[in-house]
Amino acid sequence: MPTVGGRNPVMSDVAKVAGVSHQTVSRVVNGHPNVREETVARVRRAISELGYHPNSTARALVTRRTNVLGALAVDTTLFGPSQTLAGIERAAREAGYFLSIVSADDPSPHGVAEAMNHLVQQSVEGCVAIAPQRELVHALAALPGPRPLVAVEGGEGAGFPVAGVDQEQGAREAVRHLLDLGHRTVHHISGRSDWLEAEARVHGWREELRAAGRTVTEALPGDWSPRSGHELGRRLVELRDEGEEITAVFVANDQMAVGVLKALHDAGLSVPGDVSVVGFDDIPEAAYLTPGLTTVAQDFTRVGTAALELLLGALDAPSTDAPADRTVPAALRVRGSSAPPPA
Amino acid sequence: MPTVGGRNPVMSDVAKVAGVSHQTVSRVVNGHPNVREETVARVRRAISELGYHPNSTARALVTRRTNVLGALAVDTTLFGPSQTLAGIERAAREAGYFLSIVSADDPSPHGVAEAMNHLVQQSVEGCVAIAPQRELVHALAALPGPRPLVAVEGGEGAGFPVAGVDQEQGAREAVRHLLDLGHRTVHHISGRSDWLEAEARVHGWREELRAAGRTVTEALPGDWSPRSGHELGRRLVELRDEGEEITAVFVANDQMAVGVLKALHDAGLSVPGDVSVVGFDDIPEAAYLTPGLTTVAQDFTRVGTAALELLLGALDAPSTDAPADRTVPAALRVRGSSAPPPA
DNA sequence: GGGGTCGATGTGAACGTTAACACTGTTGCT
DNA sequence: AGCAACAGTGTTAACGTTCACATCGACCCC
Repeated sequence: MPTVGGRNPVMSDVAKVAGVSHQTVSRVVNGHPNVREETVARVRRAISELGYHPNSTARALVTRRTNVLGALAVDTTLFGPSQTLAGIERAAREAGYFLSIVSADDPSPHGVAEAMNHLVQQSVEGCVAIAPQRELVHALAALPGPRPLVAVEGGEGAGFPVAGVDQEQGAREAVRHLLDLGHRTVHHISGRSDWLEAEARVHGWREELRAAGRTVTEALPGDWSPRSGHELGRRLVELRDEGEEITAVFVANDQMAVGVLKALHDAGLSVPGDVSVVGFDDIPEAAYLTPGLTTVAQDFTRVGTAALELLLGALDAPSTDAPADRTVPAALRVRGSSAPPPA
Repeated sequence: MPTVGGRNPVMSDVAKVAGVSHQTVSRVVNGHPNVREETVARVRRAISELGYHPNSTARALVTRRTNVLGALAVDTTLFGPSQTLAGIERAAREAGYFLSIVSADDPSPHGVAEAMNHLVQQSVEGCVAIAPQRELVHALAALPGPRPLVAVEGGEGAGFPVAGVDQEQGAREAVRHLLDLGHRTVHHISGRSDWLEAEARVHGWREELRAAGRTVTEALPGDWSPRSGHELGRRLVELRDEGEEITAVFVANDQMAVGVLKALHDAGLSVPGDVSVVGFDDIPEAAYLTPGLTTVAQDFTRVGTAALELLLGALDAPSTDAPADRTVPAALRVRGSSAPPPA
C-alpha cells in the first residue's frame, strides 16, 4: 500500500502531483470526455506513481449507488445452490457489481429476516435469493427486505420475478423415458416436502403418469440426503417383496439415488436388470456410479445468470411491476441405470 | 421503504422527530452510554416510526471501516471449497462483518490479479483466499492485493497465515489403516499436481509407506474428477492384469474414488474382496456408495471458521508479523471399501 | 460555597468523492 | 467585429455519518 504522509492517497494528492484540480482527476478516473489528452496522461502518471485507487465508499456516498448486490444462499452442501451461487457471482462481476452473500441457515421468518436485515444494512442495490423452500418464499414476500428482489427456484406468484429450471418438464421427461422403455408405471422417491422443487417434480411425475393412463403410486418422501435415499430404497425392496410390481423408480435427486442404488444392490437386485433408476441434477459423480446414473441435468450456472439478468432488468426499469420469469429447460441424460423392465 | 419527502430518512430526520440533535441519534444508534433513558426511548420511537436505518456508506466513510471482508473462492463445483466458503460466511457474519465473494476462474497471475483488484476496489478490510493451488498462492504473495490476507489450504511460508486440514496426517492414517489390514503396499491415485493438497497427500502416503519399509509405487496422477478416477482405475486394472500386485488403493479424493469403484466393478473385481479403496473428503455420498467408502473426513466448516479467526486476529494486531497457522486434524472413517487383502 | 468532576446534550468540522455551476480561451458563424 | 457554442478546467457544495470539542447543569467534597 503506497501512502502519502502515512495515509492512503486521495484524489487531491493525485491532483497536486499532476498539477490539476481534484475534479479533473475525477474526470480522468471516470473517463469523462473533455479532458485534454496530455492532461489525462499526466493524471494517469500521477495515479500510478502514488498507487492511488478511488475510495468506493466516498463515491457510493455521493452517487447513492453502492454497486453491491446481495445474495441469499441456503444450505451450500447441496450441489444445486452452490452451483447457482457461482453463476450469480460471475454474472454480477461481469455486470460490474460486487456480490455480498449471506446464508440463511434456517428458512423460518426469523432466520430470513435476520439474513435480509444484514443485506439491508449494507445498502445493497438489489438481491437474489436462492429460495427453494415454500416457507422461505413466504417469509421473503412478507418482509421489508432489500428491493428489487429476484428469487431462484422460488415458485411463481410471490410478487417478485423468479428464475429457475423447469422442474416439471424435467420430471415428465424422466417418467416418459421410463414408460417408453416399457415400464408399466414408475415409483417416485420425492425430496423434502417443504421444497418447491420437490413438489414440482412430484407434480410432473404424477401428471405424466396420469396422461399415459398409468397407476400412480404414493410417493415416498425423502429429504434429499443419500441416507434417506438408502432408507427409502430399502422400503421399496420391502414393498417389492410383498408382491408390488416395482420396475422403475424416479428419484428426486442424485444424492438420494446413490442411496437407492446401494439399497437395491444390497438386496441383491440388479440395476437396471430388475429395477431402473433415474435421478435428478446430474452431479459430477452421476456418470461414474455403478451403474452410470440416468438423470435429469439442470444448468445451474445458467439459472444463476438468468436470475442476475432479471435483477439487472429490474434495476434498470424499476417501474415494471409485472414480474417476468425465466425458466431454463432441464435435459434428460440417459445412462446405464435405466433399461426395459425384466421380461 | 419508508421515506421522508421522497427520500430515505437520515439521521437528522430522526433527530427532528425526536426533538434532539443528530449527534444524540448517532449515540443511540451506536449504543453509547450517557444518554438519558427517556431520550433513548424517544429516539428509538422516531427511528421505527420513520423506518430509519443508518447509512453504512456514510459511516464507513468517516470511520474508515467498511466492515466488509473479502473471500476469494475457487471452483465451487468441488465439495471442499464450497463448504469452506459456507464456514467463512457464517463466522464473518457472527463477527459482524459482511462478506463479499469473488471467484477466480483461473489461478493465473492475471486472473488472480483481476479478482483481487475487485476486492481492493471495494475497500475490504481483509481477505480470506481459498488457495489450494501453488500457482495461485504465488500470485497472491506477489500481488499488492488486500491486506491482511489469510489463505486456506495454501501451504506455508507464503508470507501470510494459513488455515487448513492436516492433509499429510490424513493421508498417513489412510495408508496406515490399509497396512494394518495386512496389505503389503498401497497404490495411490493423486489429485491435480498443481494443487498443494494433492502434493501433501502424496507426501503423506509416500512417507508412511517408507516408514513402514514398504515398496513405494508411482502415483497415478488424476485431476480430482470422477472421470479421471475412472480412467486411472482402469489403468490400475491393466497393471494388475500385467501381474502387478494391487490390493489397496488410496485415492486422493472421494469423487475420483467413485470413478475407481466403477472401473474396478466393471472389470469384475470386488471391492474390498480383491482391492481395498480409501478416499479423501467424506462427501455426503461416501457412506452410501457400493460399497460404503472408507475415507478421510475433513471438517471444512471448521477450516473456514479457523481462517476467519486468523483474519480477525490479524485485524486486531496488525503488527504481528509472524503468521500463526491453524491446522485442523483429518479423521479416518472406516467403511466397507477396505478390508484385508485376498489370501 | 466554590472549584472540580461527571452526565447529558449540542455544534462544527471532517471523511473523499461527484454534481452543478462558473470561468476562461478558442472556434465558428453571421 | 461580435456573439454563441464549446472544450477544458476550477470552485463550491453537497452526500450522511462520526469525532472532537464546547456547553450547561447537577452533584460532590473539603
